[in-house]
Amino acid sequence: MSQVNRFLQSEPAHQLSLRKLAKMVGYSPGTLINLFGSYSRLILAANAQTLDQIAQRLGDRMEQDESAETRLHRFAEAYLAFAQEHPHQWRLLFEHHLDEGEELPQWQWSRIDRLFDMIEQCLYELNKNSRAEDRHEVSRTIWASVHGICALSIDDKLFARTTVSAESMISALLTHFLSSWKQY
Amino acid sequence: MSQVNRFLQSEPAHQLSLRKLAKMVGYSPGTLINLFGSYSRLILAANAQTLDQIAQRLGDRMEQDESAETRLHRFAEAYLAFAQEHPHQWRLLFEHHLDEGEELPQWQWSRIDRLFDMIEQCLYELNKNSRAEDRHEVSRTIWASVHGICALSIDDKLFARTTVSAESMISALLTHFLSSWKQY
DNA sequence: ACCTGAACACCGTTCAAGT
DNA sequence: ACCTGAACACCGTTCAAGT
Repeated sequence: MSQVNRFLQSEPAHQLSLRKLAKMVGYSPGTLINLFGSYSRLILAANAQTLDQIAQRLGDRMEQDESAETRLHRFAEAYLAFAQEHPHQWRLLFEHHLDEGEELPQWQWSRIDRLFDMIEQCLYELNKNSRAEDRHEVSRTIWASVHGICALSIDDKLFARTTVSAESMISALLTHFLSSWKQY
Repeated sequence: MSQVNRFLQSEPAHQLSLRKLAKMVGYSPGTLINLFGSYSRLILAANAQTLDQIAQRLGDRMEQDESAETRLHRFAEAYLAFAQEHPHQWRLLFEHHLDEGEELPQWQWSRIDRLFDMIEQCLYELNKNSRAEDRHEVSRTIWASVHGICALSIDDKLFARTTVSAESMISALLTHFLSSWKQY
């Protein structure tokens, strides 16, 4: 449902509702539930689109023939830029928890895997002696860290006395972490 | 409202409602709004308690006469442990966004400042040549990174093929980052 | 001053009934 | 097969009325 993300360009996620969406699309609320199964799965479909948008932006930054380390920096910068440009849309991607029994669709998994593969490839170039399992874990560590900085930054929950820029925090994080990690 | 956090020990935040709370406390819904101003500010009061709980746990880990670096590790471990033990309560602390005009109460700010001061003190011991503004930014960078790992870990959104432990991710993050940062 | 309870304008979901 | 619309069981908030 692209209407979801269109809505989130101007309004926060907690203003979103099935009934507003139904009105926007010209359907009755019940029909949307028939089509998607539940409101939660409708949101999941919107989040799949968001993931595609992010993946495309990150993919764009990976083509240049730059060093592995600056490619990781570009990666994180692109991730932050998306979060800053579409905060409501980006937040929904992580605030939405699937109900108890539900599983992430497999095609969604493979899409995410492809993103981590790009990070792990950079890590390999940085340290060819590293073990694959290490790169697997380190890619998650780096991404979760960058994610945390993005999340708290756009929510303005860094509690800084002076305004600190998320860009420089991410840059410092990557520089220091990698400078130690790449030599074992 | 301590009843909020009691509720969150067993039930997720999206099951929480003003009306359920009112029933639990034996008040009418309207009365709770009269007392707190709005449902949002009632949540804010509960989050203040959560912050106190976290602050106390972190404070406990800071008394021992260990090295600055291991104190930072203990700090992060305690933060993670709280998130794992009280996931719903911990999530509410960050998923709750105050409405447009509202500001964080000043006493809440000062409490958070005290926590960051402890981190900045460790950073000072690690690198006495560092500038205070650097330590200010680095403390936020470290905390946001650790936070990101905790958040994605308890939401099971690390997308790891094998189960990776948040403990080891945080440990690796701190070790590598600090080993580079402490020598400028 | 403190609290209630009905009313208001919303929710997501279900389901008999229409085409 | 696809969709509606009323009904259901909820929301947070307001406010006249009670003590």
